[in-house]
Amino acid sequence: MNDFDDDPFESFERESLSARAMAARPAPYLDDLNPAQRQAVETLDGPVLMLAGAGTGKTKALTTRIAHLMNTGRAQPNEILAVTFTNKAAREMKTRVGRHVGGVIEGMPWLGTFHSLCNRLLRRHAELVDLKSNFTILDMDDQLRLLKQIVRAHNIDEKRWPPRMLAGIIDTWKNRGWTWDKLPASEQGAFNHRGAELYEEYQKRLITLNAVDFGDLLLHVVTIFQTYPDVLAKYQRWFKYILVDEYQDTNVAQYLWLRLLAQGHKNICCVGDDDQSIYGWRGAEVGNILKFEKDFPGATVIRLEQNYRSTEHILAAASGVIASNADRLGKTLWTAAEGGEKVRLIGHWDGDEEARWIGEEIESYQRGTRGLDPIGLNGQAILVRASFQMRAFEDRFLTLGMPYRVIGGPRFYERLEIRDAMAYFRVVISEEDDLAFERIINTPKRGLGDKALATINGFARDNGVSMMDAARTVVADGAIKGKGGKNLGELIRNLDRWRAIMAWSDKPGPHSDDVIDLDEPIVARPTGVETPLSHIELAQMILDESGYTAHWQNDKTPEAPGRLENLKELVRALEEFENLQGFLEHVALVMSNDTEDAAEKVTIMTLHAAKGLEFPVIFLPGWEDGLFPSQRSMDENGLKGLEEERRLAYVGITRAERHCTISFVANRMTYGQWNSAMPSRFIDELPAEHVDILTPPGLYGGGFGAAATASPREQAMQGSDLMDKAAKADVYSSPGWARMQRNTSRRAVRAPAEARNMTIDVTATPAFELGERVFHQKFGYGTVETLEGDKLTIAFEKAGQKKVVASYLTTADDVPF
DNA sequence: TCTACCGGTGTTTTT
DNA sequence: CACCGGTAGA
Repeated sequence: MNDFDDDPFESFERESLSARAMAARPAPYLDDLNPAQRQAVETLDGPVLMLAGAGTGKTKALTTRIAHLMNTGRAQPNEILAVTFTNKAAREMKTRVGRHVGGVIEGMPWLGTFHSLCNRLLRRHAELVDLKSNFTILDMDDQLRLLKQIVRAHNIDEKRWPPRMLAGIIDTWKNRGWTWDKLPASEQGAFNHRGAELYEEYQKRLITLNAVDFGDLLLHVVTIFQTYPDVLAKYQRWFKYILVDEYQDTNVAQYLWLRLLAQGHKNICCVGDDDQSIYGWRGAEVGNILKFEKDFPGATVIRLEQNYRSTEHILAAASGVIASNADRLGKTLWTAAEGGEKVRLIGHWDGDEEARWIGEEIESYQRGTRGLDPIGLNGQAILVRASFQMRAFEDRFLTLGMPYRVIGGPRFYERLEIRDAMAYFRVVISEEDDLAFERIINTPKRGLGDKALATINGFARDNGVSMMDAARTVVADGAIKGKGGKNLGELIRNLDRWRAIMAWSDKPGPHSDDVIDLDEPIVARPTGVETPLSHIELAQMILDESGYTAHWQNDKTPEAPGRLENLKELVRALEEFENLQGFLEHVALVMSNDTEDAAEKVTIMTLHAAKGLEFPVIFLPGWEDGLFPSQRSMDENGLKGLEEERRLAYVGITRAERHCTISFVANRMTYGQWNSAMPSRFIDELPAEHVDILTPPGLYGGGFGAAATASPREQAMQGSDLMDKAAKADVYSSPGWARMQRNTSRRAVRAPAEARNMTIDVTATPAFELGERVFHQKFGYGTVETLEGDKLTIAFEKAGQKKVVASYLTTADDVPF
């Protein structure tokens, strides 16, 4: 079939000499480890489950283990399969292994994400699932476009049954390892009973397009392993040791993949933390880690419990929160570090004030006030639940002139112009890529509209050829007349020419590989080119001659210059790759967002993106019920969803080394509307003895959420029983605490006239009445419609019906002006 | 064929 | 509020 099958171990035999030489080396790195870590490194044979809490030196154990495998001569770098969840983690692991081994060994070819590893495997065995090795990886945009076409073709009402939903369903199926022909009967009802049928059609369409989506990368490889035992057996032998990072985040398909590969020797080491499983919505199965010992009998379970990252207060606060979760494997994290600052908690009036306050805090950490060492902006991060929260911070920081970086925002390659440019590359690489062809056929405008497209599509479908092929014929037949026809003819000639130039110039072929080279066909020199073009020159040629560059040059909109700049950036980015194909793969598989720049900047990112990172200073804004925990998560997944949110809170707090500040807001703008919010229920779960409640400063005599001065009750509360509701309510003055009274009291709490500026005495104020006319700072006048504890539904005269917390209401005649 | 408006819609999280 | 898709008119 290919040289891999003939002699898969050639490179291994050659290198094992050096390995034997290295086996004699001492292992000083072992002395740096604590006993648990050391056990994790030295237990090389058989299944191992490393339960590694946050900040317990998991990566250190993992990388040392890899180094140890090599150093003891157990395996060559290319015989170790190491899977990470993100590209960033893969990169870091490579670097750190290299540090241990001292650069003697070249990079590990089989260290990467599930998706990048499967990509390589699938390129090699593509033909086994009826693909060609230069298949395209569709991103979500393409995927959706394709599904939309299919849904439309079936005359399904897109409003009732959005393609987006189908995409989600298919994704779930793939995560569970279900190919269309093995879809369980229980799923037949999905998507109005059409799901299964559409899934099949979608997959068949992908094959004809010579394309895969993200889920396919894994699923196809699993299928290959299951269908071709000989192929599987070779990889089982090839990969002597398997390591898996973030095992709690694996889905069923990934689990199957791993189990198939590990079945031979069972040398599999999985590292994870059930408390940090935050990707359930994406198909991750915490169950995988929970049943590891059952899947791999005789497994050694090692717990890393000493935390080296955070102060005791931060650790205790995080532990307090996560303790509310059931179904944990259970770890007891501890730290040798004593003292430090408590977790700080503060409430604000609205998101803008929250952003303003955090901005000031960041500056003060930067300066080193409060007797603290200065902490630079690189050491500070803001972790949000949802990306729309970032905006308030960006706005604020822009006015402050404070440098910041956003991780996980819109990605470079998702931009319109980048996707257009890449679509050109895709068509040049693969004529079958109808999706890309469709995208570029009238970009820039060539006078080809729906009618022309329908003609081409019709011909393609009738004759079973690609759209490009169809277009070629249709133009030759003169079926598309006028300017459009002429332009289309030119486009096709260009595409063919570029493709010929690439075939001739691109000696390394479509995909280079560390282990196996693909045979390359010999190509004749196309006319009109004297010397081979680099892929960079070719890309430039494509963009220029297609008229795409000119298109933006002629564009008068303010974005145009930026887009041209991005195109230049795109061409520049090509330099790091051998060819266009390699570049496209990179773009599809790699978060291109993690630009490493050294400048001092505050980091703004989502909690999800923050997993695995650490900062001296962490801000956790937006702890409001409905936002965090997210309403949707709770609605869709009930208690499971809530627990995942709680783990997210745990992940957030445990990112902090020295300072952690949690905040919430009384009013948040959502959907362009102000809504009053209640503090997150997770705030109730913070152990009071590890929390400092802050009073917002400012001209208003202290804002929402705190007593201006420490009252006796506040002080009493500091050391008091957490369940002392009245005391808590007094100190926090917050609806969140008051919420707990909901079940005990049917009376709503009445707030003082200036809710924003005053401390509320929960116990002393009488309730509102149904039908009472009230005033709200933000929403204006309204009438009480329902009462539920401290929560009231108010029909506002201007703002409409809203649920509001009593503390923000006054009787209409109390209005302070 | 294209562009300009309108109305409905939706917001976690991402390899 | 912001984006999208659909529609009407040039």
